[in-house]
Amino acid sequence: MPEGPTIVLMKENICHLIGKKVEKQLGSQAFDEFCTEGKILQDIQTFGKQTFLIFDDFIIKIHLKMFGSYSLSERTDIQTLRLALIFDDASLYFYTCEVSYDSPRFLENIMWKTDIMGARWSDDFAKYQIKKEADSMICDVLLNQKIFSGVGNIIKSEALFRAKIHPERLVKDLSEEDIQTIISAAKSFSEDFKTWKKAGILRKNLLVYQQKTCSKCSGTFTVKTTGKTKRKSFFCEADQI
DNA sequence: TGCCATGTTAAACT
DNA sequence: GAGTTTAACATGGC
Repeated sequence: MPEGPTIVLMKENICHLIGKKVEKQLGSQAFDEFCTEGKILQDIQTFGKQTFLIFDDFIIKIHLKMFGSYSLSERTDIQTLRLALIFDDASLYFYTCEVSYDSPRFLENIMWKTDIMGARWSDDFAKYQIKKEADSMICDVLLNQKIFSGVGNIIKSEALFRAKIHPERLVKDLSEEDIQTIISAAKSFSEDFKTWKKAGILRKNLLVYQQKTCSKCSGTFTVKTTGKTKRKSFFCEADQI
């Protein structure tokens, strides 16, 4: 159930497996083309909502999409195991996810500076890319993984509420300052998302997503399917202009 | 119980 | 061919 921060937390929870040798590879997506058996898991990297399990000769790409999950011990209640890597003294299971593989060269072509959770995130590059979407609604731009890799529907609504910007505002009608405010809000909320999710208190810190009333004006939030992405936006008509 | 959703892409349209 | 819309996937929480 993954937006970028959740994926980073997953990485932190499984990174102790780096350096270990895979003994057995299982699951419906465990193809022979990328047999990991006998190989060392060299590294784990994330980009937006994607996770890369890196081996010497290839990488395995995992995308949890809407319903994916993972665990470090086998969940027999789930019949949807896609990939399992069994180590000597540990195991890693991925369920209901998209699994593919690629050359390690794939990593060289990634725009790392668009990863909202990444160390190389660039406000300036985001600004540059947002401005190219002059006729788009800002709600769509926030969900554009080429611009805000890792931002999902929760971060979208929460960032816009904090920035006091209406989700249906067109990019061309936003000021330079508005754009910077949105970028900063998306970035800082994503960090908070991770902290709160880790502490198990994300839900109670949401100000607008799936909430009923506005804490600022006591008004009722609007829930509306917005933009070309047709995803729900939660927002306050009074406070978000 | 039924509905909805933290996502994305391929296929089917115009 | 480009651009847009729909279907599909599949689980868990409310």
